[in-house]
Amino acid sequence: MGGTMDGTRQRRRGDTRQRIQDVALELFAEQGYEKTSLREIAERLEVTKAALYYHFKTKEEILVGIFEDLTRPVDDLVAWGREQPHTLETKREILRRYEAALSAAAPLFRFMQENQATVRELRIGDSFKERMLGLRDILIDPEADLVDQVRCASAMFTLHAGMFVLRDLDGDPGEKREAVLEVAIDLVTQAHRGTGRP
Amino acid sequence: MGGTMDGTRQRRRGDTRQRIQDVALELFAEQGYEKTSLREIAERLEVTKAALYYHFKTKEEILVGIFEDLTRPVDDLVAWGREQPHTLETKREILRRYEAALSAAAPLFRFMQENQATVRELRIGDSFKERMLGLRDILIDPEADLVDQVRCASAMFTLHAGMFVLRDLDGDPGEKREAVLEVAIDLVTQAHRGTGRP
Amino acid sequence: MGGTMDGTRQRRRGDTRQRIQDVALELFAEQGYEKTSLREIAERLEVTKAALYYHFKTKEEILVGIFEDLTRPVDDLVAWGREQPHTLETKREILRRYEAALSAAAPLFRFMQENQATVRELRIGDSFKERMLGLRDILIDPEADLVDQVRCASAMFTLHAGMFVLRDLDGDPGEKREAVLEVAIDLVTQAHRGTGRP
Amino acid sequence: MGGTMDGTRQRRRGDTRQRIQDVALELFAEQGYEKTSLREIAERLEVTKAALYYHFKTKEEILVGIFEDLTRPVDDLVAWGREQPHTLETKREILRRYEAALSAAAPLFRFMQENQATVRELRIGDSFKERMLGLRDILIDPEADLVDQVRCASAMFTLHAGMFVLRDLDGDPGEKREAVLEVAIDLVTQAHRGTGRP
DNA sequence: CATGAATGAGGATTCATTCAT
DNA sequence: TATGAATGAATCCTCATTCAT
Repeated sequence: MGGTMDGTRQRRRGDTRQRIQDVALELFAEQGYEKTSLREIAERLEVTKAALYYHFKTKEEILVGIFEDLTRPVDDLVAWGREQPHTLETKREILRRYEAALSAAAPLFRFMQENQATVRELRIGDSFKERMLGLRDILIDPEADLVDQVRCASAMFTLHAGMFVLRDLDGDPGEKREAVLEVAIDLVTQAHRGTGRP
Repeated sequence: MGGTMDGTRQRRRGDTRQRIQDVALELFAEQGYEKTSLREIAERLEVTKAALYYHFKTKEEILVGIFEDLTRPVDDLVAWGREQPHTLETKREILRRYEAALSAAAPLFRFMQENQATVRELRIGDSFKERMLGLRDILIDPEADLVDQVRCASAMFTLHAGMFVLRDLDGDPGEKREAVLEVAIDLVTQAHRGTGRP
Repeated sequence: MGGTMDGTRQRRRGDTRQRIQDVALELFAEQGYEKTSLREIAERLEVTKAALYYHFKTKEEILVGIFEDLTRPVDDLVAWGREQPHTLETKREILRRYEAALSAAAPLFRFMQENQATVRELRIGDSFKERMLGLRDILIDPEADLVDQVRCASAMFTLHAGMFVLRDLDGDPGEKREAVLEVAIDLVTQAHRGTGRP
Repeated sequence: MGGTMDGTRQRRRGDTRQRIQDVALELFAEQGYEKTSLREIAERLEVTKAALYYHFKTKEEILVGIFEDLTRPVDDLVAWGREQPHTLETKREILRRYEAALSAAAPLFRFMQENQATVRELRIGDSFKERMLGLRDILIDPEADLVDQVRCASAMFTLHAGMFVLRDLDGDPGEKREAVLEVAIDLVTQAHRGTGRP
């Protein structure tokens, strides 16, 4: 049952908590939150279900842990954004950084996107919505033309969906990312035309 | 326990199947597919779980039924689109009609969007993906610039997400729909600039 | 697995709910509430655990059901007592009837006595306490001498404990019941001496 | 996290065993034995569950420890009683001393009373029953009238139940204790009338 | 058309206990 | 003296599904 003296066991010491989160995220992203059972997670880690409970109080807490660890960059981004002037360049920079954050934690964000109904009921649902609204408030100017507001929202959707839906489009991943970002930036830029702002 | 002679019961005769689908969709959209139990559906209809099984072979079949009933328009749209020349005007028309189809069956599409992980594992997952790819093939020109391909994809995301995410933006629903459609059409139009096509 | 054509199975139809309560009470009284698992109850009935849940929403509800069925007489007794004048004869009659009620549902009351800590946390705890206080208010005169108040309380304890603790004293059960009742009545009678009341 | 140099931690050294027992008894009495988990005890003491196992071999042993420490007086009482002549005065003295013992270890006896079903299955169940029978043999004369035997038993019930049930009766605790004792002694005294004994 | 009764599989969670350090 | 990490067995409960009536 699992390596004995070859280091496998050794290295497992102390990092079990992390390993649980890794495996859990993998399975959550693959099959969805509800369809992933703690039994499955435990089996893949070659530990017992009870071991999971040593590290996390509930199934939900496992997800919360992952979420908190991985979304800090977005948190910081929102905080940073709030303090910047709402110029076009700020918005572009927001999109660039946001794209980077999404890419860095792609599995989590894929999970969030594909399990919205579930996430909404969970503790993280609110935190997440708040972040989204934070970004929205920075990107969208409430006094702009409605169509331009939609353009900015659309820039976000593009980033979100682009990450995952474009996987089955062929082409170099790096190039695709760049293309997605370009379209998003373009949308925000167009939204700024006509306003007399910088 | 349900009216007797006042018509409530009467009208219920024969349309139970439909009523099941209505309630099911309502709950699926509200709470997600997995978190909605047959018990819940049955209770809300004031029938027994067994009654559901008289009308549908499995829980999944309930969803399949809803899906088939409500996505025929999209099916037809794809079929129609395939026979049209891939001109810009065709694409615009596709977007217009697609937007209309989404609006007409908003709860279902909201459900599909928020339960992607679940839907993927279900029988309807494939049908749905096929339709999506059908639309994509019409909207996206594989020989176009990558950025322009993304623009077309983005037009679809905008339609999808715009439907639901914009609900908490204030403004007249009709106007919002129009704005969303305009942005989508705009994206497709931009994607056509530069190509020497009509 | 249980008789097939000999009537055992037949008779089981329809009375499963009652059979669950019977077996449950038996086990609750024997081993305590917490130490009795639903698995055990189900096994003894040769049904599945899930069958129990068809008839009762929770483990606690099984007990609630038993309790409600079996304590109605005490309920009625309290109601009756409240409308009587607080004379000595009323009190004697209360004790007589209470003793009868306890005997009629001996296993339940034994259970209640031996699982007070558990019962207190359960939904029935309050109902039960209320009944007890109801009886107390009838039996105990708050203006009487403290010692006489204790005498009346003691009459109740005697009835309660007498039922069960005296099981291992030898002698005819009927005679023992009578003796217990006599002591209880005696206590109440003594408590009345000295008061100028009837 | 627990004082460091202020004496709190200091004083804790060495008396952990006692502190475990104190907290355990508190919780056992409050919630019952089964519903009190070692986790809970450990948490309240700000130690780990494993620490409990350093001091006690099992959960049951914690209770055994408490029991042995606190019931020695009753033990002694029984031993003393056995060597006395079975006179009325002896019985009165037994009741007086027993009442004192119960009061001194009220939480434990409250626990025993409210968790009879549990205690019966535990190792201490037998020891306890033995003590009770010891007292009974001293108080009850097997050749006496059945009613008088019940009177003596009732004296014990009164002491037991009086301790706890009378808590919500108002009045000075000291006076209540005296009243309870008086009733108990009275019962035993009455049981002696008619016998030609001293 | 629909129900009442039941099942089998599986869910998350909790517990007392162990043991190397 | 204690802890950190883990286990195995059990818990209550829920679910989709079945079938005789």
